[in-house]
Amino acid sequence: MLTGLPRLLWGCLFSPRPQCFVIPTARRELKDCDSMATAADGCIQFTRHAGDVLLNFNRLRSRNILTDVTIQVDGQDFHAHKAILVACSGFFYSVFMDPENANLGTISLDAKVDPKGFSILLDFMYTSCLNIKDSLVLATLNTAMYLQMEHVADTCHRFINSRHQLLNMQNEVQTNSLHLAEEIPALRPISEKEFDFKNNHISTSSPLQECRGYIPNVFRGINTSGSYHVYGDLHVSAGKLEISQKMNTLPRGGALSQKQCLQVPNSNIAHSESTTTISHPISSHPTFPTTIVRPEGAHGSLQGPAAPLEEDGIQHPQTSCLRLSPGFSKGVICSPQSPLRSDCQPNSPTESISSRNATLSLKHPPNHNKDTKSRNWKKYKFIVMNQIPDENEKEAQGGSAETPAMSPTLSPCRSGGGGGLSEVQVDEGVAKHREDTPRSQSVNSCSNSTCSSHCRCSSCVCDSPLRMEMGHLSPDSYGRDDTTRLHSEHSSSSCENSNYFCNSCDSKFLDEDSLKDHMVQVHSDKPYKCDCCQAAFRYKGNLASHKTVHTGAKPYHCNICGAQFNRPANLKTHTRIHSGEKPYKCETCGSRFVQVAHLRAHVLIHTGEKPYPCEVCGTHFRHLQTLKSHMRIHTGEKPYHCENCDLHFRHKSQLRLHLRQKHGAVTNTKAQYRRAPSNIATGLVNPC
DNA sequence: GCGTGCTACGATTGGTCT
DNA sequence: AGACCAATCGTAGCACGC
Repeated sequence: MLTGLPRLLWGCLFSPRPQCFVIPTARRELKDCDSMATAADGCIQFTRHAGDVLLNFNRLRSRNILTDVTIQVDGQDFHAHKAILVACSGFFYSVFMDPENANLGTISLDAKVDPKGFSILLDFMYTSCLNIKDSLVLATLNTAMYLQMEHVADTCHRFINSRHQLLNMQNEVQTNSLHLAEEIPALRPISEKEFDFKNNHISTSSPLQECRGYIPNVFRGINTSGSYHVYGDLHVSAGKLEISQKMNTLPRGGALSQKQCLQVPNSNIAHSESTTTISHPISSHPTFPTTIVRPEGAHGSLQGPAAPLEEDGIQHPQTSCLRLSPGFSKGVICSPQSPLRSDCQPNSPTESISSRNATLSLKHPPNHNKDTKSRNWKKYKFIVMNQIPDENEKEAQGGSAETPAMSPTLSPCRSGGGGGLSEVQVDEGVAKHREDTPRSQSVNSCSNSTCSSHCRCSSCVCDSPLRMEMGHLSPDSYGRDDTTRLHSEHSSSSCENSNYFCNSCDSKFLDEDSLKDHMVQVHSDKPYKCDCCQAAFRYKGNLASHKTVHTGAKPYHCNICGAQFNRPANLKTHTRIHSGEKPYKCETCGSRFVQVAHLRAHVLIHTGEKPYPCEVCGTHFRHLQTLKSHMRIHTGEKPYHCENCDLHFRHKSQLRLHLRQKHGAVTNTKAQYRRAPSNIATGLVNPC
């Protein structure tokens, strides 16, 4: 409750703007001049509340009010609110969430952290606007990596790619190249060899890819087998260091060598009397330490200049944006994934991959089955956590160049595709050049050396379905129909009915299916085929395992319940039912599970993710089975039939309930199943 | 070549909410 | 009653180490 002077001061300070709100029951959206509200059941939604809160925080910061921590960077003091830092940075999250550091008033970052880069990021935290400057973009990038703000790092990387591609394109058209190069000194030194034209990134040292090399794709909240997986290795190659030095835009040599980042001492926290040095989870190497100055008497330092702010020190965080330095026609562009998935919006602290990683690296030694499981988690994250990545996100992830290959306008070989250029508004002249460039020209300019399985037709180039057959693309990575259509159109016009070619033996085929059959039969990398079902396997052992399923042999028996299994691994999993062993623990709620897949499904509850959308009505579901069941609403299917009263039900649980309530049926329970699954499976009476 | 672990997926079940 | 949620269990493809 604010009364009197404090209330007046509050009003003077914040000048709250009128909010729009929504009354869900009325199902009517009210909007003011610049905001849009969406209805949310059960609440009145103030659409600008979040932005205004951040604005107010920024005003507080500009006046040094209620700031509770001072970050010292190369002699400069930056005052901030821990809550903001924690909410935006995995690094600060890891620091302040440690109870030992909760009361820290001053943190001194390593001297190699560029204060200008930090200032930019601090401003971003408070404004949602990232002020990228050519001369500071690498400093910003490295600082973002240091602070574990990978979304910002990605954005910086795209910015770099965009600028470099802009430069290249301008060189191609030989217009204004010198002028642009002068404006982009940071990019000029990159040679063409260093730049991957296919993916439009710096091939040898892409910051994004390097970042993704170290960014742990651990699914938060998961603790498998009681062990932690630490991926705190900053992976900035020596090549990038070299480039950075060439660019001369990393004045403090913030880039890290690959060797420096891999091994972290077991003891990541070393306490001294007055200072605590915490090995940064990313930059855990001697040259990039973080020194935390523990409070000595006074809590925090309030002297020193506040971080520079625009106009009254305030920049309203209403929209996530990039503020670009000269060289782009538009000073402010929307973040590539704005507004639905802004690059400038971090994960929540608890969701932050890097913060999670940071916490782990602070507390646990790093060597825990790192490679294998990290790959697995990455794979999982890609599949589950990014079920429907938007195009921008796909492109931003480097390998995305595969996807647009199926579209004439999105070919990775096109000039201007695949990288950041398509995501930002570039100079009109350059854009026009891109538009005017004939597709054939841009396609044929493909210099992708990895595209070895091109269709022999020169016009197909990267768009050949052969790429899929040879493993360049999986069928799931793009629309197969589009591919077929594209090639068919092309074939009719340019290939003189040449149909489909086998890149290995020059055989010709009339259609894609024939070619596929040929590839599987003749050139398959899975030479071991099942005699019964023609299933192909790469390894002979897997074929043998497969054959045990058509034989039906289940030689592995559970000693407790008699259940039979076809392989020992499955029996081992089964025995956990009896032993009660549940090695996979949810770190959020403590629930434990027998299989890690169960844990993954469970964790979705905490993340709120519902990766299975209904294509008909758009409803999202957390479990595939739920989606399938839901689809029956649209199909009208009611497959479960009560033979007693001729009623049909859409869900089996409904039928079971009906049978119990109306017909007195007794169904097996989980408890019974736990005692004797084999008996239930065979219909025998449970001896228990 | 074999054994093993990891993983995705399907099926099932009981429960809750509207 | 209908719809959905979450947990549980089994199956089998895949990849890798020995």
